[in-house]
Amino acid sequence: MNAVPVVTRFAPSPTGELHLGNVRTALFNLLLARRLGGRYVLRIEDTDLARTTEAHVAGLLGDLRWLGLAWDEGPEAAGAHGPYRQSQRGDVYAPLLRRLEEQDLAYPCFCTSAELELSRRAQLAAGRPPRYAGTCAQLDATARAARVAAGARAALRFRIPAGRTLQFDDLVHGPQQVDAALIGDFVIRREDGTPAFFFANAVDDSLMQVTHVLRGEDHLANTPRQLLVLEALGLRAPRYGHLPLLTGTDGTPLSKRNGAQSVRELREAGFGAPAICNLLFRLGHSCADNRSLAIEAMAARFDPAHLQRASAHFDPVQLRHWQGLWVRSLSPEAAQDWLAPFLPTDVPPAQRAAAVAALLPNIVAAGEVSEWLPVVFGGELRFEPEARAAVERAGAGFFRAVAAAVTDPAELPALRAASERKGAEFFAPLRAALTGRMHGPELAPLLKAMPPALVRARLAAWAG
RNA sequence: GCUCCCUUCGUCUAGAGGCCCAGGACACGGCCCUCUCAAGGCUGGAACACGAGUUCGAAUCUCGUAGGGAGCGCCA
Repeated sequence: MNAVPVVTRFAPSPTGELHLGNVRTALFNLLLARRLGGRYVLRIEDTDLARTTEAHVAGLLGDLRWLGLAWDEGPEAAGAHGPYRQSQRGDVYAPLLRRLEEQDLAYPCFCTSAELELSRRAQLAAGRPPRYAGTCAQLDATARAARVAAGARAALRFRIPAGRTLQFDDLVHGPQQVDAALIGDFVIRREDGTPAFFFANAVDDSLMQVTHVLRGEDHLANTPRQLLVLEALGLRAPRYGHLPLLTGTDGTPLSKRNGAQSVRELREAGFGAPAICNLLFRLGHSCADNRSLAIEAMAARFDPAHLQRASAHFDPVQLRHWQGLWVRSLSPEAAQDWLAPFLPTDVPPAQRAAAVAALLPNIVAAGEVSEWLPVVFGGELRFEPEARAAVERAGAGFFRAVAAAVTDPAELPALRAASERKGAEFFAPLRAALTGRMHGPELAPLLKAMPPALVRARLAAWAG
């Protein structure tokens, strides 16, 4: 029935580090493409020359790849509709802009930002929407020529047609209707010649054959502008779906203040890409399956009908949950790779493996291993008061008896039996002496990971 | 100010007129398991923003109120 192949896209602006809100948008577009058997395009919207940096572009691509959200078409994966960076698409935009101007569907605007700001303030003060006043809308050719001759530079403004009502069917919000009279003429080419968002974004989607766009709800009210631009150019518009915004735990937009971290920060803290994606998959989208899912499994369960309309709180506690599921699913080898950056480098492989095996069940974020490093590899133990008390209660005799044989964890049960102590009475002081704490990983694997000399020294310290 | 969007347990959500005195997950409490913690199993408390209407019947439809958010940029 629908012969047009599905194409979705993610079109970030490389003006900062990748944040969770953007990641979710990318994820959903990728999932939608996979679900519908289509392609997923990445386009870099770097028209804001001042704020775009190459470091941000590189970071963006790296973060997306690390997350497992690779694109079918885009930078470093060229397809038929490139280039995929708006800064390189000037030749694509120029004729379209010229056409709009020639047909008087757009006009040069000589207003300065100071004038515009003044006008905006005046309208706001008068209790009216701050729209472009139309100062340059009726300038004739002579007047324009005079301004240009006088050295004035112009932006290009799109002329809103009179008496239009725009209708579109939003993928998540359903039918929408907007009176075009409510929209002011807007800039489609800046004074410096770069294309503005409403224009470039809409045009590129169409030119790149994008059929479905999932994007932030902040774009909902502006969608009619893009529809108008595409209509004027005779280009086909994609279907838009506006995702509810992601907020922090306090309900305000995600920011450093409410615990939002960039992808880079999360990665460096040892969070896994699957944990991040699984959480995001359920923020604004419902899924009956509570297991940690791979991208393909998410795609199979992704359904635009299950998209939420209300904004969602990002909760670090829930991130920990998905992280825990992921960590527990790790193979021994994968766990070692994951923890490697957080472990000392000068440790024999066998001991490393033993340490990871012992600590893994008690670790959620990778950074948490650091507090166990002194325990396992040697170093000053910080005794909890309770642990000290437990050790002292057990007495020197206990440690003398136990010191001889503990190097072989397999003998722990026999030793315990010989000590004629109940489980807790035997293990608690042992654990306390070895780790300085009352809680932690199981003792047998812990002992396997600790150098025998370290074990002996820690027990001997209490043997009198 | 104007326009638009939104509103189910603390949080993420199920729910598209009777299946719901509202189900699941996270978090929290209890119990079990267990050398402790974690994990796991069982279990408990916890929500339809408010008010009118429509209907035999409303979390679900309509209107209004309140609250939250977004847009109105030569940012994207």
